[in-house]
Amino acid sequence: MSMHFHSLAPVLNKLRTRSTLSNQDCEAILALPFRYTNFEKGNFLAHEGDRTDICWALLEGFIYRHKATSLGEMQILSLHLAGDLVDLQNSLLGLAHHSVQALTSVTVAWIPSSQLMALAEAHPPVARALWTDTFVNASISHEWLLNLGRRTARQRIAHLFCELALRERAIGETSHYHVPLNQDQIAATTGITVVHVNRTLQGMRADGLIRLVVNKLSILDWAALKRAGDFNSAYLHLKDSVALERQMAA
Amino acid sequence: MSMHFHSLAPVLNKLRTRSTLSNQDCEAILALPFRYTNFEKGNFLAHEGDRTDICWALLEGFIYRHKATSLGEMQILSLHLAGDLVDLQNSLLGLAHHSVQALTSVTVAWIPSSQLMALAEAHPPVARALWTDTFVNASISHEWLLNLGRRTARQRIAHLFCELALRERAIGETSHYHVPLNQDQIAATTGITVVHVNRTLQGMRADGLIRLVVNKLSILDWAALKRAGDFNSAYLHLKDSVALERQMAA
DNA sequence: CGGACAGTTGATCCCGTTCAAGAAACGTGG
DNA sequence: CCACGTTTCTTGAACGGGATCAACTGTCCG
Repeated sequence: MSMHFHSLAPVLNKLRTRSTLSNQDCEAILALPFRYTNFEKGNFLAHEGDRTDICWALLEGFIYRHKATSLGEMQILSLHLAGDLVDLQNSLLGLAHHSVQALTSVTVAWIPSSQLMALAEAHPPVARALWTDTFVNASISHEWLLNLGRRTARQRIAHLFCELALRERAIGETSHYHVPLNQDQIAATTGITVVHVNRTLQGMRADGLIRLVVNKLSILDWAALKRAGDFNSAYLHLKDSVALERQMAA
Repeated sequence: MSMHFHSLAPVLNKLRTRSTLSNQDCEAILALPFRYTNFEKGNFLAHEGDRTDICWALLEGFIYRHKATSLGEMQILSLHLAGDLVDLQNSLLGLAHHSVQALTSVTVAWIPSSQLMALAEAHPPVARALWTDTFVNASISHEWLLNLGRRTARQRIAHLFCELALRERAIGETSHYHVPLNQDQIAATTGITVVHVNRTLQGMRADGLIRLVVNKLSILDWAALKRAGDFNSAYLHLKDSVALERQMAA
């Protein structure tokens, strides 16, 4: 089972943290036909309204999905890290209900969704793993609904940082976390205004919760940040979340 | 292919509006083992935190899913009508990330998720139909994120009413729509306060957009309500949405 | 050195909240 | 069929979180 650099290994690893896959299953996943593609920061991988039938495996960098009101006000729907399968939804429905854009420069593997479906059909455990992945994403969307509907600006931002940091650590990033969002994008994620994001961040810095300089986030007090964000990691369905959180505190 | 009253027919019908299924596939779905259960209005089908591995096919009535902040503030995550498969997510993840509750008195069919998975494995088109259904739900969640993040109170409520009415019509309900939510629940859906829901509704009534008396909604001007809610039905992925909307206007 | 972009600040406004109480509607039992 | 408790809806007054508009600062980069 070869996992040389630049393969679908990150995706496989992610699936394996939540589902059991046999060696055969793993090989079948790694044998998927795909094409590497790079996108610069800001490039679109799909536009709302596009017809599409491909999906992206994110190998490096960050991607976000978003949609907008008719007046053009953008809401960010999800953030994606290396290992994420992005846009299974659009590709299966055949129509992009939202846009997909590179948040940083990214390396992705381009996979026709028909290939994925065929794989899932031939390997039930793979199908199950993909289902699980889909539902974890749904779970995240639900938590975001709660965030937007019921939490204050500070809670929303603290919650977002907790989620990002924990997801990064789950794929092996360390101590200094990467917040690939500028303040406009934090605003578009949390449903508030740039100006207010700015002021809220200053408040959080003043209270010794975080340090945040040019996309680098230091969490000064994990327990306090969790409390500030009303954060409970269960919805992320991470393996070893207890161990991961213990690392956060260190 | 028997579709006597009280069978899984509503579920099958819904799947067929979005996916192509052979007679064999349909029969296999209708042959799923299940148990009828009734719940009174307000009863819980699942509590956040429960371990679970069953899913519900909603045959009659309305169901909602919700979760709450640590302080107990509730956010409604989704609404479900007859024909919906509810809680595939919880059952597959094995853990309820949110609560499932009867909004009206309901009749549901209780299905072990293992049976559903086995069915999907044996019938790829069924698997595909279930995927599609899951992604349509995701699409709705995303639209709700946009609603909560970027729209005003009036837009949120108008949007909700448009969605409900159209989904009801898609399963055959007519002229007078059923809003199975009281004002507290509208508030919990739209992320605003009961008081403000009340005032916003009065404004909408005063402007001749709607009539709403004890859960009965009359849409006095569909085009205007759509505009007020910044509503575009594409995200619901309804077949014949054009025809359906034409009916709304009548 | 100049232009673009991200972050910051100030002043003012308003949409929606909060708290509190009253009015209707509803269901239930006697 | 009325009495009464409960739930749902409605109203009022005061407050505040966050929005809005506009300008300014810093920084990166060619």
